[in-house]
Amino acid sequence: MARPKSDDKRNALLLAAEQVFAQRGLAAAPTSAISKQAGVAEGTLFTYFRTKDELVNALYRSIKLDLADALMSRFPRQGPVRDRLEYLWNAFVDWGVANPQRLNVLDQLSVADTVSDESKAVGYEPFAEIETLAQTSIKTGVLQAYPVEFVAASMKALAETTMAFMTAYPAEATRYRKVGFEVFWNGVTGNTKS
Amino acid sequence: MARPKSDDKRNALLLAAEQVFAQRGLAAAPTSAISKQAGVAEGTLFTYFRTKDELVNALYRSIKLDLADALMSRFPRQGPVRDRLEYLWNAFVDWGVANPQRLNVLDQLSVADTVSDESKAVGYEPFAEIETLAQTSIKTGVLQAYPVEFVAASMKALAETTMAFMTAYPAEATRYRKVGFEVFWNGVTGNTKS
Amino acid sequence: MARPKSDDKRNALLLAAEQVFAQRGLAAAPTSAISKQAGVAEGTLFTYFRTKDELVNALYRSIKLDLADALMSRFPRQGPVRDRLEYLWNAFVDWGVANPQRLNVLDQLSVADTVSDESKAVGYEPFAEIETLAQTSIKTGVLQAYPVEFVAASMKALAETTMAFMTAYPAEATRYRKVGFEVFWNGVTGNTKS
Amino acid sequence: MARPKSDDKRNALLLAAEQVFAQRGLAAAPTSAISKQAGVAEGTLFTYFRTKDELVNALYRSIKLDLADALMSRFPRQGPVRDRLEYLWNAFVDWGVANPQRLNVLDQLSVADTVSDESKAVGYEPFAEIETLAQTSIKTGVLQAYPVEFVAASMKALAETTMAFMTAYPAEATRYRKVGFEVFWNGVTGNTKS
DNA sequence: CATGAATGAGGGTTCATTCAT
DNA sequence: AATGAATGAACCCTCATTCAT
Repeated sequence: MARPKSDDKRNALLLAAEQVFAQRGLAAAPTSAISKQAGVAEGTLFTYFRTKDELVNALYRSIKLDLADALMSRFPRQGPVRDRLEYLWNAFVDWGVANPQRLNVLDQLSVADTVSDESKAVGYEPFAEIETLAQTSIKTGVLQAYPVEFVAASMKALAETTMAFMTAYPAEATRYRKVGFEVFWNGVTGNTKS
Repeated sequence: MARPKSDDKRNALLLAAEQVFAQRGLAAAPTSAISKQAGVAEGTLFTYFRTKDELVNALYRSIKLDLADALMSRFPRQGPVRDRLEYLWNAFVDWGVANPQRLNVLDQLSVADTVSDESKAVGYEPFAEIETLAQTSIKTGVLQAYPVEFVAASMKALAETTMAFMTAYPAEATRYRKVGFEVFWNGVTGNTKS
Repeated sequence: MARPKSDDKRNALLLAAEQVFAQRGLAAAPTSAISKQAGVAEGTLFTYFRTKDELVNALYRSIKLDLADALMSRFPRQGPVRDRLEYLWNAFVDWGVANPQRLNVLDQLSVADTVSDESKAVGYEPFAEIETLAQTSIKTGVLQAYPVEFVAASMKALAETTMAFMTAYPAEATRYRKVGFEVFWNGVTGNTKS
Repeated sequence: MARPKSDDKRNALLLAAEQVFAQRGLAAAPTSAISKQAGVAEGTLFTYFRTKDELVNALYRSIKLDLADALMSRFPRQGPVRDRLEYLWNAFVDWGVANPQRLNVLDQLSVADTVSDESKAVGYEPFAEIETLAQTSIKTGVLQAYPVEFVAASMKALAETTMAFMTAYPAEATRYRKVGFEVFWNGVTGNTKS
């Protein structure tokens, strides 16, 4: 069987990797520190992930999946585009604020060259539906005729900026969440109404 | 005096570091590869930079200075806010597209924990004027009453997104540059005119 | 458990260190030479001793323990003071002559600043009984009323001098052993009888 | 000309080496630290001493010469053996207490394998006269019929022990100096009179 | 499957020595 | 002669990975 015996251990290792990467930085994180944090022997890590790279890639996918779940599991399939986009925005931003460590690691991994293109593709997959939504919305004329990918990327970029501010100034978190979305919405609709 | 320390060699090392970091990632870049790329002996690197960390910080500052020069040296001190911001936008984005390697490394360094807070402060300094501009603009009501830092961060985030698209689709670079700025401008002004 | 840490290997490393230190001097002894001499990989040394310093200290303690054993394991708890001191003298001197390398390294380590005060304290412990003996002997008036520590130090100094001569002139070893003790005994008792 | 320009610099380097060796230990003393302490450039050291080893050997000889001067310059060529030996004893011991750093370095050098046999021979030369004295004394029956070298070595060993105690307990220095000599004299004469 | 000792290729850095200035 | 930058071989130690237990 391909799946090793204990999913618990695999998850423990992924979680440990996340913690260690967040604490010490992706670069300076030895596998020994990860296995220790996970409470398993050094060698055990390599029965769950053949190499450190594989672990890193698995973690990337896992975080992306988790984020996708946060965004999509309760995503409203009906209603005005603005509301649905704002739902996405809030879900994204709330996830990031609730999991600052995970967000931090995701940022590190997004720049790291150890994450393969394949992993990036796989990690993107669940977000395809969002793109579809945006595409539809544009076709109905609600959004400006900007390239869809560009709108999505802008949303992501602004959302991550927003998260950084929410984390830095927790007292103003709610305000930043709203303001951030306004900037995005105004930007891509060219509409003054908020 | 004996052989004086040569600026050429120092710059060669900084450039080499940039190249090696871009190629292999900040983490996996041995100093030996850097000195080799710079055409000096391994030990020579350490007469110019006491440690690898010091080299990394010097490179960060150097890139920031270069960027500041690109943005600020011809920056118009007069004229409509929109024009001046668009000037900044174009300068930034053009710099990034012209120096993708340098931008890439700057992104890596901005997340790296080896870059000290002091370096970040020093690197930020030349950009203070931009903040002043934004601040003034907000007071005069041209921009929405968003926190200045947030506007700056949003601009940066959207600009980097824009650069990625310009690099990916060079044929449409000019259009993306314009579109990106529109999104930013609409976003922070809430204005529909482009 | 996995492969347990082997005492054999630990001892092999200590012995190898002793040999390499004796041959090349404490200063110029690379850990690589030690592990090679011990027949293990370079990294293995560091699973038994976290640092080179730790190895040096362990070796110091080990030699001291060995010496203490040589002196004390058959030490006569009864009998005339002179006989008991002579026993100590002979045991010390015989040990040194039998283990010239070990003695040499001990001398090097005794001056080295890498040997911690703690190690020196631990290494001294087993010799405390000797001090007690001397103390008692002095109280009974057999030895002159010199400070105990001073008597002990003098004995050690003369013994090491003696060893050097025994090693240098093996044919006269027995005679030097006797003469050395006489000098010491006469010195601290001020007595002409031998 | 063989002799370099400045004897001052040569001496400064020797003194600097002594200080640095005393402070950091012979092993961990880079030539750069020595030249810095001497106030000359790194390369200058090598115009006065071709290699570090040569400097070490020169320092050894220099210290030995200094010590010999302290012992022999006012050494009484006449008088009872005991007085003359006591003069030597006091001169040696006073020198050591007055120059603890120099003594310390001498001890380090005496064990170091970088000091050549030739240097040791040269360093011993000025002390030959002492040997002659001892030799004569033995022939006249004042000293026991021990090998001369052995007596000399014993004297040295006891004197160094004494110095250690004088340095450790300065308040009792005078007493230790006297006691130490007694032990030595009694030892080698077998005489109870002090 | 789990364990952790064993491995050895690198990594950053030091340093004696050389040599251009 | 004096300087100190340049050199590159070592050095100590880390760490991903293997493998005996």
